[in-house]
Amino acid sequence: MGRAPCCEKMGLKKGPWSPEEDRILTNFIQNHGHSNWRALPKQAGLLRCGKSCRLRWTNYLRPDIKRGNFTKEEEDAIINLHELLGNRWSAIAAKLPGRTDNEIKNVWHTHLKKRLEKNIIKKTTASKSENKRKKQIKPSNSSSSIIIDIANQNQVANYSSTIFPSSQQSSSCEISSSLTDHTYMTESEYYSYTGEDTATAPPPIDESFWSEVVENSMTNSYSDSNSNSNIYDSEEKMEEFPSMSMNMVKTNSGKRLYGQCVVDDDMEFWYNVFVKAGEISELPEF
DNA sequence: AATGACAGCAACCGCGGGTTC
DNA sequence: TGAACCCGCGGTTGCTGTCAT
Repeated sequence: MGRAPCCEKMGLKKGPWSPEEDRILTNFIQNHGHSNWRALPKQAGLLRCGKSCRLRWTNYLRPDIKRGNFTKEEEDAIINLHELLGNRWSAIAAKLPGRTDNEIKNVWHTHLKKRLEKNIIKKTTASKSENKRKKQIKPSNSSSSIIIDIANQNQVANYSSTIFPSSQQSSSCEISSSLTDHTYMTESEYYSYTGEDTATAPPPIDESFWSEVVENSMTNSYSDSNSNSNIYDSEEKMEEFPSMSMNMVKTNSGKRLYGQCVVDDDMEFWYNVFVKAGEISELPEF
């Protein structure tokens, strides 16, 4: 079926709105509402198409629109929501009172995307240099796949959602910043480090143990919003950042852990994250 | 002072989903 | 049932202001 043009091309004004047009549109909507955008410009006496009127109203003239620069909190929220929702600007805008989808989209493209890209480059560089350092201390004959976080084994309990971080937290997508804070050792290196003899020391811990610990910690600690851990959402990104994949563990339930990153295969996981975080009372449908 | 590059933002465009008839 | 219509969304464009040369 052919689509009717959104407006008659002839005789309708385009481009920036004049103050007089703004005044007419505002007055009309305040007096009559906007039940029918298509008919509105004709009724209001505007030489604009309905679409243009709707856009002008929703993005600029609406009285509840918040003007001015975005706060740090708002920017963080956008980043985190974008991580979850992708380019669903209207859904993101719905979580930020007074901000429009168009405004958020613009801010994303002009500020936040660049900021994240910078952070990614910074963190990738940091990870690479750290990996280089680790390679130098790692025995060449080590073949164990066990990864032990000796810097802070309790740290695994601090996995948390970055979706709604505290206002002090820097922007997300700081790819596994914890990589620089932890030393991962092989089984033999661990015994060497602790001074324990492999003969007297407790038997090596099964790989699944760590997976389960981390997995349980994940499900128990999403409400903790002070961690710098990160959640990555695709294996392509892991290919993009190979330094992260060295710490990958696949859990029994199919969750993939990258250092302190966790990736899940289904949306139920994300739903649980937000429900447990208690930050979103309702989620948009996917 | 002139001008080119770049950033920011308002507005446009096309598409798809939902509703009505 | 499907055509016609309307609305909202997301990608893109282009104008304007600012900064660097």
